[in-house]
Amino acid sequence: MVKRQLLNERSLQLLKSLIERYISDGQPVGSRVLSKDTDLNLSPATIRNVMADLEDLGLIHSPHTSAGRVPTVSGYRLFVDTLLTVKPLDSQELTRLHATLMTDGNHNAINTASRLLSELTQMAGVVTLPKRELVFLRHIEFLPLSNTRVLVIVVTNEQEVHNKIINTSKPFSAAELQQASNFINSQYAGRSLGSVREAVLKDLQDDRERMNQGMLDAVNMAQLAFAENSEQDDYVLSGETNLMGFSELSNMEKLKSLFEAFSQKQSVLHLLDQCMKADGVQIFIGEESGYKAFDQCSLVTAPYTVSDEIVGVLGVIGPTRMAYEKIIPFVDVTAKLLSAALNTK
Amino acid sequence: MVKRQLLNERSLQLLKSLIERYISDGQPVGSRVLSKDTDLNLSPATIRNVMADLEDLGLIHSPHTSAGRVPTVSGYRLFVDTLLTVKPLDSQELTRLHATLMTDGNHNAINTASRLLSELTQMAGVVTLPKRELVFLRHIEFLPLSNTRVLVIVVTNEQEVHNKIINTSKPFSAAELQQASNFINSQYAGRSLGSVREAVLKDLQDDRERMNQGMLDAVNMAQLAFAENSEQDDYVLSGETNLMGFSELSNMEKLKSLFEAFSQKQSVLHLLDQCMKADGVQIFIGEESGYKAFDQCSLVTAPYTVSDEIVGVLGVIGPTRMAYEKIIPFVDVTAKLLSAALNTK
DNA sequence: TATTGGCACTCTTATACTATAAGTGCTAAT
DNA sequence: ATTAGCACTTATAGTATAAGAGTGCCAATA
Repeated sequence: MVKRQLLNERSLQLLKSLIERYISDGQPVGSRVLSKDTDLNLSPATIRNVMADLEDLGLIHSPHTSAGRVPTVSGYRLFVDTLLTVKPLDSQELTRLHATLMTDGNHNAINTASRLLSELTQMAGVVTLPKRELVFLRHIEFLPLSNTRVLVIVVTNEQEVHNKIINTSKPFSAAELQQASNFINSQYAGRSLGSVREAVLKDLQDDRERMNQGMLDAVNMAQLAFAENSEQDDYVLSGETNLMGFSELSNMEKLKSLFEAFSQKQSVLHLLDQCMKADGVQIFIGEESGYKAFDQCSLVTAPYTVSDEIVGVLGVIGPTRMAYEKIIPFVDVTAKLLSAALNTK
Repeated sequence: MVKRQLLNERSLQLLKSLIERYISDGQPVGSRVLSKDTDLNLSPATIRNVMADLEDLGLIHSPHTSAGRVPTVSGYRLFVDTLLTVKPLDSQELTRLHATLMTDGNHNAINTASRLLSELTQMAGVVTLPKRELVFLRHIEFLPLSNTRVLVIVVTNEQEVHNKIINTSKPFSAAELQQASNFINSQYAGRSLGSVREAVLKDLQDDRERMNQGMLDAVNMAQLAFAENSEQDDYVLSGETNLMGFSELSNMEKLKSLFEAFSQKQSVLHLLDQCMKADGVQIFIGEESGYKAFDQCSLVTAPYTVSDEIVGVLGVIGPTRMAYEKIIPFVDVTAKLLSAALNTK
């Protein structure tokens, strides 16, 4: 005979209590505690029955016979998706966040956001640099260095400045370079770096005959300047050391591979990249990320925008056993504040 | 009756063997092993007597009664200063070092050096950025951003590019800014950033009446551009995660404070700063550094130069129990190669 | 039929005891 | 001055034991 309903209202409520309890205590939760914790007035024995069901469903799991239960990844997932009661942000924290992000000088906003994320959560904070494709060319300048070496300076709409040294095929005078800058600025300013790159390539192919030598030189240089790989994706990470305090990360092997992932950056970037597609808070719990190094970690992210376009994500990295009900709204708000800070500049 | 000579040739030789053995094995060294290890043909009992003397002198130390002996900081110090037989660098490694540093693009040399230091030693590598005071102004450019906001770009002799946004007291046209750049370049190029800062301040006080408005504007902007704190000292650290493999750093508390020191940077910078004064290899062993976080670590450094001036230091951070006889020449050579790489640019 | 008390069972954790091995310090002999 | 010998100390590993926590299941209950 099949049980009628493994997952009813009551079992969900118990799952919720169990996870909340586990998050706050860090100890496997037994039927006794749960019986006292909830106001369902159920005996431990009844609760044991329910817990057995929840275990069958793969939502919780027992480390060994005589221990209580611990949430599995699926358990956390269900909890986060449907059971969670988010706690609004402490208004004091909000004030501090707002004040710090707004008063903070210019492109430091990214660094500040990262620092705030880690300080206020006591976990690791991460913010990606704005996506290159979604950043607009504001101004370009060519400066002579030596014979055929030219320093290219690109100013974007976020008032970040990038520079790169290119080698030209022939020497240029300062005046010629000035002319070239003027031409590129008049021609391409206001478009995204990605589209400038495409436009330059297209113009080189199609409009060769219509351009004079000066324009041709300018476009050639622009092609070098905007070549792929000139700027790698990157992120700003803060408070990694906070992670060393958590017992679930006290295994040196695990910790080492986690920190290696942080310094190699690519897996973290890939993960964060996935979060740019969603337009709200996105969460990876434990193994969900697909990266072994993040087995024991959860990642809570939210995208931030410039001119209503998503240009990056920020988030918090901590142990799977984190206070989601506080972290989720916090990350959400921080993303909005960072967007605001970047837009008023 | 006083013993004639606690520290004679023989005891030094034994100390040397003991430390070498401890460095290679990581286990406390007992009298038996030492007796077999050396060709002195001494019985364990004799060696025990000598070891007791060495312990009295504070050069070695016994973790507990039934363990062998382990070098103390003073022991390591004596070893490094007078007993060490340095091993010349493997010629294959030298080739790789040389090739990688030389072919590597431009200001990446610093990053590459750091990476090489960590990869070839399997410990952490660190390289300070060239000291600002010893970096020469090559070219300055002012670009208009908005009304009173001006982007300043400074190119130095190492072809590093720094940029900063300043707020001017009144709006300037692009042409005026161009003029200002020209003036500053003609006036101050070729001098160190530090001396430019001083000169600008002095000129503002002394030569006010002799300057026209354009010059005054230019110098005013330069003053903002070169204001203190515009560029912090900094360093590039690589391979920190290598340190997580060492048993002497497996205490999470210790490890955490070490990594916190790495990200706060100031204590590391202070330490590295001290090494700039010496003009050869400099070593801090364990507590010698004066920073608790570095208790269990040694730091081997050497300064590097540009145009025969010391502008920075590089080094290796690892456990006190490291193969000094290999690390010391390696750091030395790397510093020389980095200097060479920076000078040929 | 859902809930519950009771109870045997499992597994972890802590403690104590034991034996073993490593290495010392000291003394007396060489 | 060196060494053999020996008593002594301490870490480490293994084993036994007891206590405690929590479970699963069965039979009683409402």
